[in-house]
Amino acid sequence: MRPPIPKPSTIDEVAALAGVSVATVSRALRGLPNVAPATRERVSLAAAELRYRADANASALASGRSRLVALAMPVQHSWYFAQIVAGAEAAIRESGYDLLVYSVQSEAQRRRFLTEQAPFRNRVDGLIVIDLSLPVDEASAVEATGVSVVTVGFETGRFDSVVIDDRRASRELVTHLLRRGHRRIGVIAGGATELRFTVPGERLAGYRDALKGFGITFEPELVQRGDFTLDGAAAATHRLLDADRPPTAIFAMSDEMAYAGMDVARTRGLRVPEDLSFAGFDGHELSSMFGLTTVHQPVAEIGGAAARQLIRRMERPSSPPRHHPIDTTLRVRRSVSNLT
Amino acid sequence: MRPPIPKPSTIDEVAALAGVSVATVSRALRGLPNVAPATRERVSLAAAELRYRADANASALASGRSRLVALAMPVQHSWYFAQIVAGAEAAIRESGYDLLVYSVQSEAQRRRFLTEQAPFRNRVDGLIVIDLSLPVDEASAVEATGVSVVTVGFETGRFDSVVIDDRRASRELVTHLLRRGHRRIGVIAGGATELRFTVPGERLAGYRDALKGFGITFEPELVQRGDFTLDGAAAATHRLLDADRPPTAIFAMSDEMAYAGMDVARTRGLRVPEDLSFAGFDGHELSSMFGLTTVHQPVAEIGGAAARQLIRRMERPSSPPRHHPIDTTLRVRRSVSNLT
DNA sequence: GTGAAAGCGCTAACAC
DNA sequence: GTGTTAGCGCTTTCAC
Repeated sequence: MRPPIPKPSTIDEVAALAGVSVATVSRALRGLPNVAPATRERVSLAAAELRYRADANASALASGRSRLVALAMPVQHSWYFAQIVAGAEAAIRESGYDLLVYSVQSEAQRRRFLTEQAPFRNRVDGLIVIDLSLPVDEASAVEATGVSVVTVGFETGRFDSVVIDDRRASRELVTHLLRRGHRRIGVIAGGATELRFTVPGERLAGYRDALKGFGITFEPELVQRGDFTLDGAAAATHRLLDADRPPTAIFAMSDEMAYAGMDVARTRGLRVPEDLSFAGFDGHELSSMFGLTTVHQPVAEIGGAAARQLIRRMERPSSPPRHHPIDTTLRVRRSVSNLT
Repeated sequence: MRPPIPKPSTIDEVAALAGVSVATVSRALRGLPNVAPATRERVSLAAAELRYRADANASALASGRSRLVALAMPVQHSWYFAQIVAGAEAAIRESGYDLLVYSVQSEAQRRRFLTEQAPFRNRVDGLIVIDLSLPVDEASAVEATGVSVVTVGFETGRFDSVVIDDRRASRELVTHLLRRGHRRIGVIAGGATELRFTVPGERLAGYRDALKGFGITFEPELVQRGDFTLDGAAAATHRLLDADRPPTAIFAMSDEMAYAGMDVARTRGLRVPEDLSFAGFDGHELSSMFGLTTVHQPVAEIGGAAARQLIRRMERPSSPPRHHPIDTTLRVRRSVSNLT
């Protein structure tokens, strides 16, 4: 039925054609030293003629290195993760590695993924973990697999990391709202089942820092979970607005949640920002259209930085962990009114 | 510095501990027949005790199957691709495969990826190709690698495919605009460098079909390329509106491009839909917020269907190609005015 | 600078 | 139902 599939040529065939040993072929093709230029040339020619490419599995088995890297993140089809993946992929590819993606849905699944199961073990050379939180025992389990690790969005102390300062960025954003005269500021936060563990906590801490700076008491009922979903955020907004003393401004922990909140405001006949102000977090590409004031983070760059750090780490595994902070910027737009 | 990395245990150790041969361990653990229940149990216990997991590379080398699947798509951080990946990943994972992602930036890169380089060759068992177009010679090259292939968004005739009917959906959408009295309908299309090869063509064909149905002459200047980017779409919208006889409605080939167009309209002081109507294509999750009339396609499901088809294909490689059509639905919202 | 040969850890005949 | 063994295709000492 199908045309015959030509069996890919092997290193032996290349060796035979070039008139050298397989060892020399291996060296020559990988650019190792101790190969005479003329020999190298001859080998390259032979390889090209046979359309030879080293079998990834065989070379992984023999060398112990697979040239494969994995990316683990919460199952989240959000813009944020898509950007990170895109940024990481480009950098990974550039270094000749291939990229495996894993998404994790729940605490239990994360645990299995990182400990018992560890599907990446014996399969990849490196792992980028995004926003998953990593309890000490799980971190140890991962460390024991011997794969190089870079975390994004949180730090463990033992692995390299790429992070923004969520707390500070969030404090600055909320301070901006306070300066504009807002005193009751609602929050659309993460959620109980949230895997993005440290991020919501940090952003909430920043919110409280800002309140404290203005001598305002923290009111728990002003914080509602939105679970980083549109529906969750919409529901949270309703709860916020149905309260006895609704907020005049709402800080959503992601831009997409802010969009959902703004949409709810509109359906309830509230004008943004005249009747209700909104601020987000991420710097989503659509936020300028929504006129949304937000904290902009260079997401693709974060992914790229993580990938590059991972590659460095795989090359020299034992050096102290490096933490790579990434700057964010406050983007002021029209979604926040000035009450002063 | 780092704690010692315990060398992962091998099949020999499990065999020794269970008091059987490695062959039996291999069979027992993979659930093959011809293993006595008691033996199987003993092996499982031994494996658990040693925290044994078969080395992926070794088993791939020995069996010729890597349990790895790759996904190739245009470099596009758009919502559409993120959804497809998410949908595919879930289905892939469920079947015990791991997922590799490749993104391709240009025609030249696609060619290299699919032919000379073929980094997936000797590495994966299956490949999902999304919206890349596949000239005959490239298709042959891919076929020659022996990996199973499923295409999404276009058909080749020789591989399995999962597609929506872009042409029909587009025709229906444009017909909807025509029924509402619009006669000059602008199009924000793909672009010259576009890798999403067949899709824009099909959607344009649908547009022309619809015009023909109403006896309207096609005017090339009403079609402007937006390249599936926000900036490209914004520029296209300006061109459309700067024309001598600007359209009363604009059909964007993706929802995100429609958003950009609507934003331009707003900045130019045009109200949507009173002064200018918009329609999109995709069914982006934010489109309800924009009140955008669009063609909704179940994107995650498309990814899932592709993954499941690929798995079937890998299990029985030679059977005629299957084409899996996916239905779309017209979602009418407030972005289109009624001129009748 | 190059080659011979011993694995890497597993699967798949084949024999019993 | 289970064991023996020959590879899978490469990398990597170690000689020369």
